[in-house]
Amino acid sequence: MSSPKKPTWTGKAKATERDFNDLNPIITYRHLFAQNLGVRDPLRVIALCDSDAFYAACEMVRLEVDKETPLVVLQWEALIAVNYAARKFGISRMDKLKDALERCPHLKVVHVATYKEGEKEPGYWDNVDTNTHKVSLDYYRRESVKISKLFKELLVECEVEKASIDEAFFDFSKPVREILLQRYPYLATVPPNAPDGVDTPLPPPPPIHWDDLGWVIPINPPPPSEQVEEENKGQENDIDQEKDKVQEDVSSSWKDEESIPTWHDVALSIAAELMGSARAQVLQKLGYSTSAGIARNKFLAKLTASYKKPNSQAGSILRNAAIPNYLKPIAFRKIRFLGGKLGKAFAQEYDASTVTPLDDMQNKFGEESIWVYEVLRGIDRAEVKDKGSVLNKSMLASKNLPKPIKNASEGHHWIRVLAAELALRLNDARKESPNLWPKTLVLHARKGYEAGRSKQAPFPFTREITVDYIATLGDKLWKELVGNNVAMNVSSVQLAFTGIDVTEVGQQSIEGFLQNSRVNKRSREDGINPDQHFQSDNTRAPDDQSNIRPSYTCPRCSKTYHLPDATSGVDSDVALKALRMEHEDFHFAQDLTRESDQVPIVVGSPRPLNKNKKQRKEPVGIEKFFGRK
DNA sequence: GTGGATGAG
DNA sequence: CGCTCATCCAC
Repeated sequence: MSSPKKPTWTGKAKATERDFNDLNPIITYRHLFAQNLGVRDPLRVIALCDSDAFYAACEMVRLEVDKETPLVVLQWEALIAVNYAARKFGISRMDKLKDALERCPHLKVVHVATYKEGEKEPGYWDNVDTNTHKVSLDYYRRESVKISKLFKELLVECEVEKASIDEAFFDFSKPVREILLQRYPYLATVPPNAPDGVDTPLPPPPPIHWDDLGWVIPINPPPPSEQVEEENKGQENDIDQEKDKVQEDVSSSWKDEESIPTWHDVALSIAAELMGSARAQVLQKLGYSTSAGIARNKFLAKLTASYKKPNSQAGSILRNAAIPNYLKPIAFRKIRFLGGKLGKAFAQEYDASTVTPLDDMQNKFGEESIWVYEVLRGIDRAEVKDKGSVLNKSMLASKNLPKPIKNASEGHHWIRVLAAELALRLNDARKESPNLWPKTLVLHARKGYEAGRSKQAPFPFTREITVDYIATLGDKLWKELVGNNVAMNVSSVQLAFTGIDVTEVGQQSIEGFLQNSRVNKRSREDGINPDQHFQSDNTRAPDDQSNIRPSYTCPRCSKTYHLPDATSGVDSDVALKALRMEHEDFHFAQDLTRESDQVPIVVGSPRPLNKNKKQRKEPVGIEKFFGRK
């Protein structure tokens, strides 16, 4: 890799497209002033920030234990999270609880929250039983939301992409540019003597004070280190930390000579400041320590973040100049998306031949090779995109049954449990985006050791999503999938929403859901009455065949409603239920407007069954479905 | 729409 | 390593 070139006005080079791929691009005034260069921005700065041992950290916050207390999170018999205090005892996620306790007798052991019979909310119980309980990760999701909200508040100028429950990408390019221009005002105008005008390279950057900004990955790593990291797979221990200390000492002796700063380095350092102070606030306000990696793109930011953990003081920073040597010893499997089969295949191919032209790779691996080819050279064009309110396109609740189901009622039972969880979670998500709508409901079931099978059905929109509503549809799917076989032997059940998206208000009704519905002969302009999505009998033409179609008669207004004719592929019971719920919504809205015209119709607010009686609160959560076996 | 494959943690 | 969760794609 070429050594860093010092940008200078006297240089003959004029920046071209080609330079965008370079690790040491010539950065011109045009680059600096540009607003929408996106992934081609030579000043692009991306950070990945993730929480250290997130589930364990959540439990530490919840239980108010100090960070020195070794703690593990348990899911049945398996460790799913180990905090750093516990890792010092050599405990890892792979261990059995028994082994962990042998290594650390005073280990704090916390089982994840579970749904339990007779309780409406998930909770932390003394004795959990996989035969009767179901794991709930809700608390972690909520904490995760808290954290990402705070980050977004603190870093309003950034693009933020929540990548998983415990990590997010940040694109610092915009705020960094602004600070760059504030701090170095002379950059704001192209000097009159600049040879190529706005295409003139920027003047040499000032020296950078990296102190306290983070761990700056060395350009030339000390000879005998680094590869060691491969062998002890992610197992941080005292030896590792010693190793790091040594590295730090060694690096300081030659760091200065090696580092000829670039404006991108300045950009990195500014991002490190911003990221660092945001992380400090998250730690202070919410109690979560995080690790960050800062680099020129997502892939490298991710890789950099995992370089050195935990990382409470500062993040890790990967300068462009350090990329080649940093990448060299990194195992394929550590790269995102290459942790599995694909990575293995590539690794084999690379071992076989030292020279691997892109053409060859493409012959063997197709499209994917371009991404891999570039990524191995430190290039990643993936953008940081704000997924907004629709973080997930699907939502799944599942349960593995240690003792397989033998009769239909047990299946019914678990479906209602899973439905309850989905209802809770979707209604929760709707607090953020009221118009969230899962297009389909999918039921998976596995019999014995066979491969799992699934059935799915369209999921009609309702303003209020109830357990009953989901479970009714789930039961239908169960019948299709499992039937009533005596020896059903179902060992795993999963219920999922898929195709979750926000919908237009006009598309929300059951009417919008039903295809080819002819029932609405009148135009929609005839009023905003939400009760007119279906005609009742007294408005129906005499020649119709509504009497043979499924119908529903409202006990309050005595009107009878029918499903439209062409409801192919739609389960009539479910459609009818949707129809009924929507009609009830109508009454609910009427009641509200009658009581006060100030009260808005709030999604998820309880619907009084009878406004004159004392409100009988409908059981929330899964309470009513447990203990009804 | 169904079912399988893949991957993260 | 067992479990939970998520996405993508061939058919």
